[in-house]
Amino acid sequence: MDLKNFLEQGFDCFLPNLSIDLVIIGYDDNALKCLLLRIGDKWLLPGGYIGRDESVPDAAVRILQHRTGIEEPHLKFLAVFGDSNRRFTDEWRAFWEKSGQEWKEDSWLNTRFITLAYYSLVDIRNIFPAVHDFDEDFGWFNFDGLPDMWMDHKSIVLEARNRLKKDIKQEELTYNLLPDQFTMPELHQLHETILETKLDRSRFQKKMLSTGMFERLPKRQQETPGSNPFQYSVKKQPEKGSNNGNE
Amino acid sequence: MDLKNFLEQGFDCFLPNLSIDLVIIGYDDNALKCLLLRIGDKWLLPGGYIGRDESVPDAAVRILQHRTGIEEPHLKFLAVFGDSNRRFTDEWRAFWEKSGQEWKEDSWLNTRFITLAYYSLVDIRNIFPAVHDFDEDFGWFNFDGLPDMWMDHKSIVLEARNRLKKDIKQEELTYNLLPDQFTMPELHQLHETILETKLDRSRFQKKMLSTGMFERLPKRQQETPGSNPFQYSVKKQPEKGSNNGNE
DNA sequence: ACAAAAGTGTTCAGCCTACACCCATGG
DNA sequence: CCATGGGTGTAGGCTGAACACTTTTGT
Repeated sequence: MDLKNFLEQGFDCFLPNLSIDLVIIGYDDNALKCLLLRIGDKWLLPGGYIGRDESVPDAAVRILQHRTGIEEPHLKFLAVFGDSNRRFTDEWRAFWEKSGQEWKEDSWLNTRFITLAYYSLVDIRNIFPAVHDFDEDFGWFNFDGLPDMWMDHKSIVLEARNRLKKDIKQEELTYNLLPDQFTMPELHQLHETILETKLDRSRFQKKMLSTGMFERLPKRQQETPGSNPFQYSVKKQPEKGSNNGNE
Repeated sequence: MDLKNFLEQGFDCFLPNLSIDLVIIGYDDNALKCLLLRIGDKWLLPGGYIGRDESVPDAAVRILQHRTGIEEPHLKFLAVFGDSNRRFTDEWRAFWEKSGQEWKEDSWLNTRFITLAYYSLVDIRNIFPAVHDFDEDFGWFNFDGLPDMWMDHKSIVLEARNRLKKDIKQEELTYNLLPDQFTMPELHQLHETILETKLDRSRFQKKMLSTGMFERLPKRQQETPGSNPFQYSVKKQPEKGSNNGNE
């Protein structure tokens, strides 16, 4: 969809005053990263709108797939952000004028938006974001090095960061951040990174293996000195009726 | 607001396609109860819409206070319900025709609605719902004896029931269901009801007291044989910055 | 041979569990 | 004085924490 169409027809296609924003989290170089887009000189979350005949989870999945291309996305509801004066007037006007298009103050874009925020854990090495639609750039950012962002988007990101720390203690979902095959030391390092704390190696390994969700594979060939670690993959378990993250 | 005004001016006052529904949960007679309203011959959740200049949490609190009158409401976000065909055409038409008003098929009410569901725990003995606006009746229902309800409202209620069971294991919030002063046996019974299981009396009491959140008060005067239980109240703790349940 | 990395075992403390016991009170 | 109900103590088992030990492999 080009800019002109988007501005003119968006109101007919999408539910008004509502948006979806995604906090897409990856893991690389021993750090958690968040995928952001740049429009103008500030950054924002990948997001979109809800088709008038589209369910909310469907819209979230569509937006995520559009950005990342992955087929079986992990997606979980994060929170509603609904401040009464939540609108992007300045940001949109600057962008529109810079792109040489006519900006209309009475556009559907220039209204208050309540956003439904989701977060998603992805294997950063297996997705290849690209510049789409309006965004001029994309990038993976460390959570402690976030750039200037639109409106409250930074607080959405930080909310997701906190949520991840909470969720990891109860649910097994961190493997979404790793490739299909990974080693226990890698999983261990990931948990330490998420929780921002040291975890006992021995206990961690026993705990993980005792869940029975991991399958041991042949050892990895590696070059570093020391023992070769086993590889593991997540056991395929019977579908438990995914709710597309609308939890 | 009377019916005519509501139908004619609702679109101007409220954000379109969005509603808020509240699962208001109380506890009485050793059972959890849910507050429902009747419109027509089916029941629905107390709910409302979001003012165009009102934040989402503010709207939720306003609706809750309007229904229950309590000043310091406990309120927690539950989930988004956003099916693509979620509209109340039949229910509204039936109600409008029955009430002798003209029903307009192109009304803002006759569109798809995404609802933001919250749940609230209340002291059932201290709130006095009344018939408001359109509802013809209200009632407290056991979760295993829910009546016929509008659309997906029953699934919202059941989602809240599950959520409560999950939350109670981590957070201390059940005292919202009890009067200001309560005994340990009462709190114990409440937890057994919520979790639908037996809990060891001794361990429960020690666990509760070890949290340090309860203050022991003089014993209650009672008529039944046996020892008089102590009364407890929740210690007033310094405000931790309430987020109005938008979590 | 040694250092580094991975995997496993051992011990101790703390918590959960189940039950037993004591105390208070009304009939 | 006994039945009933509330409050507390105690022995056993399980789990988590900290650390030690063994194995593997590159240098």
